[in-house]
Amino acid sequence: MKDFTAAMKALSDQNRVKIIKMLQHKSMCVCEIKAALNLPQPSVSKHLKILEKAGLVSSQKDGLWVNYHLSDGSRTPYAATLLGNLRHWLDDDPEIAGLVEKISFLNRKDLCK
Amino acid sequence: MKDFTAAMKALSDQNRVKIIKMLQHKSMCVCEIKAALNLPQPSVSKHLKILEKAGLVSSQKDGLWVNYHLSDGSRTPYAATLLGNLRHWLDDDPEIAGLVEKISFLNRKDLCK
DNA sequence: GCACTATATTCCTTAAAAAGAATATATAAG
DNA sequence: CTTATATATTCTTTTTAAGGAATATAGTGC
Repeated sequence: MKDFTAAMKALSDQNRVKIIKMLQHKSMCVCEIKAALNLPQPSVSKHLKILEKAGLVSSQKDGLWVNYHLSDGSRTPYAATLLGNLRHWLDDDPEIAGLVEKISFLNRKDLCK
Repeated sequence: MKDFTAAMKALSDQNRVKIIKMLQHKSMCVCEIKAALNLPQPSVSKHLKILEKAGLVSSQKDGLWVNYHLSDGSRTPYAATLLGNLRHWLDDDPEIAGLVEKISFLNRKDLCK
């Protein structure tokens, strides 16, 4: 039950949903997400931690960067199914569509000074 | 987006999830839910309102009682899909299983004095 | 070693949700 | 019309989550 409600709570925040939708297109480091959402870096880290605990995203260190990507869903069946549903959901949401367009132009080398 | 996060938030509370799982077995009035969950009546009404706004449950007046039942999902696709998923999810959760057993013995006539 | 950068964590403040008590509405029965 | 019952609503308090600033950790390059 806790696994289920944790997944639901993780996805009840718009910024976290946006992160999931962006990660569907490419894995991103914290500073890319920060740039895309215009949020302070600590906020992004905290949102990512909540998503990670819910089994929705995973991370991989690459030197100084930490790349976040969608989880394979092996942690909980809820996360797996929700990630599946979110593949098509919200694609035509204007805010989401705008973000997806935006991140295609983002370049990590320009973001991280 | 708001529809989606509202549905998620509605299901991020354990009591509300319990209500959904009980309503899978029979439609219930407020005082039955109150008895099953051992919650004060205003809390139950408020939880039900949140579930209703999220498109997860609907209500029907029957004299003095208000019967709540699972929504048909026509309000939002998110509610419809989540209700579908929840059909099998959490069935083996001990707390849920206990509740389902409990409500089979509940009788409205004994509850509402 | 030192300086620099990306990310994480902590602490504090603010906003939002839940719990609780009291009251209001509405329907039924006498 | 009064009483009683089921549910809803309001208001207040408490808890929980989010935002923000500052700091800590951990790599990288010199």
